[in-house]
Amino acid sequence: MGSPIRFEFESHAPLGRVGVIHTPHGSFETPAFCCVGTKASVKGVLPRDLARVVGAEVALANTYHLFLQPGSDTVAAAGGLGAFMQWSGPTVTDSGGFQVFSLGAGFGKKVSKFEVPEASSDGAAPAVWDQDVASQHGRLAIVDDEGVTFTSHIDGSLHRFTPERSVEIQHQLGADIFFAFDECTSPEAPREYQVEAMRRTHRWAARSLATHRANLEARSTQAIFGIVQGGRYPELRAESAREIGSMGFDGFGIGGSFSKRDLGEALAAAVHELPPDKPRHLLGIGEPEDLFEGVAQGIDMFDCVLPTRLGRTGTLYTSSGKVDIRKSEFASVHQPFSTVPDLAGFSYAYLNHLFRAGEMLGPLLASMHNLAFIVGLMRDIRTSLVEGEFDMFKNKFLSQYALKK
RNA sequence: GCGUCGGUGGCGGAGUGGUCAAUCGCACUUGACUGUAAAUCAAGCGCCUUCGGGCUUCGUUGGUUCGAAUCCAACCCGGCGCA
Repeated sequence: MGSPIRFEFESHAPLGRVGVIHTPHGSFETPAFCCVGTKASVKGVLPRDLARVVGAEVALANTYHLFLQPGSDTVAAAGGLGAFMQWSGPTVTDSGGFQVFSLGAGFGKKVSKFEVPEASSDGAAPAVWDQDVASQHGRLAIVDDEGVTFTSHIDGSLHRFTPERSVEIQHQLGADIFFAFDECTSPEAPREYQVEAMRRTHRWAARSLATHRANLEARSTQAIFGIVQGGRYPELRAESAREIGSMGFDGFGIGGSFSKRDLGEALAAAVHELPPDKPRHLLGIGEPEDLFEGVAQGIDMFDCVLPTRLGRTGTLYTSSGKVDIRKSEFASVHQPFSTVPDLAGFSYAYLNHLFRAGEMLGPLLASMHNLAFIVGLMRDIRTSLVEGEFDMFKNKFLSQYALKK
């Protein structure tokens, strides 16, 4: 059976691969950065600016969020995600598996996808992962083998996702690429729970795939990616990749939590077991350093909320690191804050003013700049791969980027 | 001039005998953010600190009281009303 997307390799260097992915809504070059538009909106950025100013080629939205609001029926009636949000390029939807984590075990806590380097030694309560304990903390999602029961964070209404339901909803959303329903675990969860969640994710992957295969129409226009889990343990990552990799998915997502220090190791273990001819998407990553690491390990696609979230809250990516544009030191800097052609006329002083004055243009310009920075970095990384100068470019970029870190 | 109301930390504004270095908001400072519960959140914001606490503050001065930002008196300043 053919896949509705086609992955064409341009080169397959030892340190990273270069290609093009063709979808029913156009093509995009890999390695690629997918701009996140969770609720069918890349926060603060018009689709035409996303394409023209940012240079983005792919947008990613979320099943859980669109299911709750406005509802997948509405999106389907509009002609699918792309038509609804006026994005004519390729689209991707995440399955809602991440929300199982963020609204479940991670609810009300500060746990992220990454393990905290060293546990806080100030006697703070350990992050809660256990379901019973967590249920006392107001979490909104409970996992069982069949699926996930959750209450809407919007109105408290009760809902249930199963792999079958998630796929059906994603068929309605109609993205070119969508993900199987998985369970994203907290980095705080012990190994035994990582194993349990990983095996459950495998069972859910098989059910997601079966549901998708049963829908002939969707099969012809949408590609389904299976998700590899396994936390920060290389041996679990390998086991998960072997399992998921053998099921016949069109591509793969690598999800879950990592240890910042061992990201590369966990990725290597997973990638080694995945079919080399299919695309790999590293879910929810990342920072510039992480993009280099991911590419070096053979990742083809990334997505991350940071460019827009950081931009919206006043932090800018620059070639010498991240800077907080709200700081008073920028109030008198009348130099371009961005090298992006369409933004180069705006100064640091102006952006500083916009943020301090609470003008909405500030977050919008900063979001656009950050997306352009990351998408541009991705493009530069791709070029360096093509020219065989990845390591040189990486070292050059990171040595300068670390200056303000 | 008489009457009246009022003067609190950068600003606004609570408090009207002890639990007040003084609620809260704004401003300011710092920090966080990785498949977006987020145009959000956290911490700090008189001075000093060996983090136990210590010291000086609520227009000014004096007084009452064990104890005053809170009560009294005088004075200074401001709003309003009447002359």
